Amino acid sequence: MALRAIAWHADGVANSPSGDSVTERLVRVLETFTPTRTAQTATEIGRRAGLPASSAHRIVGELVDAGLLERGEDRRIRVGMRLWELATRSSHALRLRQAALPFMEHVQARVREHTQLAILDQDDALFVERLSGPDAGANVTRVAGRLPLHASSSGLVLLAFGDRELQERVLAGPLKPLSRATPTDPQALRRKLDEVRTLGHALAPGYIEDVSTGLAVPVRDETGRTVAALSVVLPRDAQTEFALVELYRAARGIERAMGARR
Amino acid sequence: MALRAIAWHADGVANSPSGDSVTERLVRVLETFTPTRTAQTATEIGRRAGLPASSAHRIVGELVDAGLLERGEDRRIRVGMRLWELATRSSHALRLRQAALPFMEHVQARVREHTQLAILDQDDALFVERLSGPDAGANVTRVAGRLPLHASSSGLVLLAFGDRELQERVLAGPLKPLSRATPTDPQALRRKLDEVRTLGHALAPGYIEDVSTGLAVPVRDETGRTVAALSVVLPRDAQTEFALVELYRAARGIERAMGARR
DNA sequence: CCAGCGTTCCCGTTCAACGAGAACAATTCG
DNA sequence: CGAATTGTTCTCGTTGAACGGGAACGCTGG
Repeated sequence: MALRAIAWHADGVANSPSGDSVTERLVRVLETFTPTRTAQTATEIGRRAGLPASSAHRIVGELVDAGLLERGEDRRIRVGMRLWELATRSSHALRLRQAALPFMEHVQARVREHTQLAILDQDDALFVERLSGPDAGANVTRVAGRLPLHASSSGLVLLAFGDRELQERVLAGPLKPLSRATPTDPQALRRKLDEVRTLGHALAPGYIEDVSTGLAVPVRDETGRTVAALSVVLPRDAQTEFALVELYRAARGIERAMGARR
Repeated sequence: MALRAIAWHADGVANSPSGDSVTERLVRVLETFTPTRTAQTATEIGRRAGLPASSAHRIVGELVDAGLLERGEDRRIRVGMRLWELATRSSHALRLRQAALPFMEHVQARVREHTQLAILDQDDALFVERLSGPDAGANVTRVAGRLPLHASSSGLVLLAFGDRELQERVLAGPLKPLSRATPTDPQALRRKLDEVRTLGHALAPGYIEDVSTGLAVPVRDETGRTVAALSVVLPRDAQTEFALVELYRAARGIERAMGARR
């Protein structure tokens, strides 16, 4: 009760001391859902999003009416397919994904390890597709998951071939380690990016998990700009040569498919 | 100007005569994007969503801040990846898609025609994945596209094995034809659904396009409820036997994979 | 029977949202 | 090269929808 007074003069919605716009609230509500928590009661959502019970019910009700959320027979709330539909129907990146799928399948069939496609989004590597065979190793990556640019092979590719500002921003910011091998020193990362540019691909041995190595190549558009990174996750001591050939072949295929579709 | 007065006493947002809630407006803005129109100016969005220019700019600005929309270097607005991310991260149906992908690839590799996965959403068949080989025929289906339940093989499966209320609702509603062969008579549709239930799969010859036939089988969960339809699109006069065997095999595989993941 | 939880309804208060309008910037066109 | 068109940004007075506390209701389970 006393806590609320802290924000009493902040910007916000009418009569609301919480200091956020309607849109912000909306996103906060959607963010209470996670891969492991896909159904919640309205009150539960309110608690997690920091909303009063009655407000939570009103907002959730509106979202259900709009089809962005769904109310199951058990009255619990789930994320609506409408949301996915709106996003998928009209996104540039997802047409890329569609074009890339056949080539990714080919890589997956030959290399038989996790094959994934990442794009740059908000200074992260965002994974838009992942194929995994039954005999592939462990993998922290998830579809719709993110990894920091400095700590993944896909990220290194997106960073090394991205624009100057992005690089400076990431080099300036904190470089959190995900494992013992993750580069955290700006100088070391700068050298690594040089290496990626000269080699034309990125190798991230043990950057995420000690036992595995990321291997990524750039996918470019007609103008030569890097729009995505195609990668595989290999066991730490595996030979990279064969996978690399397949990756390059697939990347060229995707580029051709994207160009042709125009 | 005079027009506006018509709605002067309708419910709506503060000072707004347009009679809609904030959430409705958000959805209307998102719906101005289509597969062929992926980038628009803020004013353009406003025009299409029926919003005044200054309001459109404010709302779009908020959505951009929230990451649901993105402003390109050309200042034009695109759908943000954040939207897709939120939807994909936490949707039940998309875990289904992930489980189904390997099996769909297998069907696609053997049958070499369009292979697709649909779920029931808001009385439509919503296609959550589609694989197409280079040599496959034409296909109206798109990922994130919809087809009526009575007019597609996937829809017939979802309808025939769906609950009673759904069937009555669809049988009562108007049955729009998509081609000459689409069933539009409730009695005929009722017989067709009986046929689907006894056969265990759906055959939709020429329901959508004269030249092709849809073939779909149900995918069920542990409790026996049908959660999706797996289908292929064959040339009108093709043999269905081989494809059918592959579809059933894949459906069983998906069911096993879903059960195992639990 | 009661305790705990989720949900729904009511209602007085209030300020963020609203959109007209004007000024400005960027493009297109004649 | 100016004029017309189109998109964007800002200001500002008005106002009603959103807000959330509170109370009542309906489950469920001990």
